[in-house]
Amino acid sequence: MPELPEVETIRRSLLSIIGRRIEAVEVVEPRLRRRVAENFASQLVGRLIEGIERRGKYLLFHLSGVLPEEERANRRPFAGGESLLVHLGMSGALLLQSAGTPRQLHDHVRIRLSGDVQLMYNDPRRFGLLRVGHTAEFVELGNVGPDPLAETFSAADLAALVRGRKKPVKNLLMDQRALGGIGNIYANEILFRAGIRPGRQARRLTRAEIRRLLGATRAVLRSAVRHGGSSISDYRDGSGRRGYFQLRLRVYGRAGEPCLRCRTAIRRTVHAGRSSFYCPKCQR
DNA sequence: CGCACCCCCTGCCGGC
DNA sequence: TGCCGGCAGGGGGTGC
Repeated sequence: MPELPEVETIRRSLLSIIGRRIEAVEVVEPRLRRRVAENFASQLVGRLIEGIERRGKYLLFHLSGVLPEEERANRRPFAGGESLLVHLGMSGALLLQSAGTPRQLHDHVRIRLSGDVQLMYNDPRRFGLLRVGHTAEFVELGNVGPDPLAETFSAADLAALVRGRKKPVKNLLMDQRALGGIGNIYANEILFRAGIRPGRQARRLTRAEIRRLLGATRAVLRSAVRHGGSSISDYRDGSGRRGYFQLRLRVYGRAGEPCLRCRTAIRRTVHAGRSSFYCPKCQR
């Protein structure tokens, strides 16, 4: 479910919990993609949430240290600190609720916060991940490449990623080590907007196509964030709100339907085991 | 390196 | 109505 725009929307919807203290943690179902650690709750209780950061499809909830007040005042937040790392997998949701909201099906972890609210982790398929540790030491984050929305990410950077890569450009877009945050929906939409077929060898892209690809990546992701992400089936942000970008999808899930630009039937193929959708006329 | 293929898990949809 | 196969936004592992 959640790609960069959805994760970013969730991050923004949870900013009100910054400054709150973690009062209690209840792990109902520890069997996620990785089993939730035995000491998960004890690592969290008593600490403050100092900030929420997104890296690719991961969320980091930066935690205050468990230090005496005067030492804490001298420490820069985020610098070498610890955090709660969350990945939502295919079906995960983080819901901000009033404290004591009754548990629903697939509510696996409840984090009760000061101010009578709670953060509920719900995940039907249980492909998500929750762990606490030193921010700099999460192995998962070592696989997350640069954020395509970062101002510092340039056409030259994209050209460097493309260089020498024989794999289809769609696989490159979805490779989290190359770029952080793009999944199957947005890879398809970006390539449609750029007019490039998903199966094109990355190294065969011309300079003009690379510029178009970067422009399309930014435009599609920004627009999706602006519309609160895509609610294909059950995605919700932290307040339970749906996104609306699914109404603006041009090719994803539209196999056999007419291209919105030229009416040619949209084709479906498979790259790296995931469905690709493209217009054979508009994309070359 | 690239990729085909498997796994993890539940839900939903279409066909029969 | 019910059962079954296929598919789904994720990542990770293996073997070629």
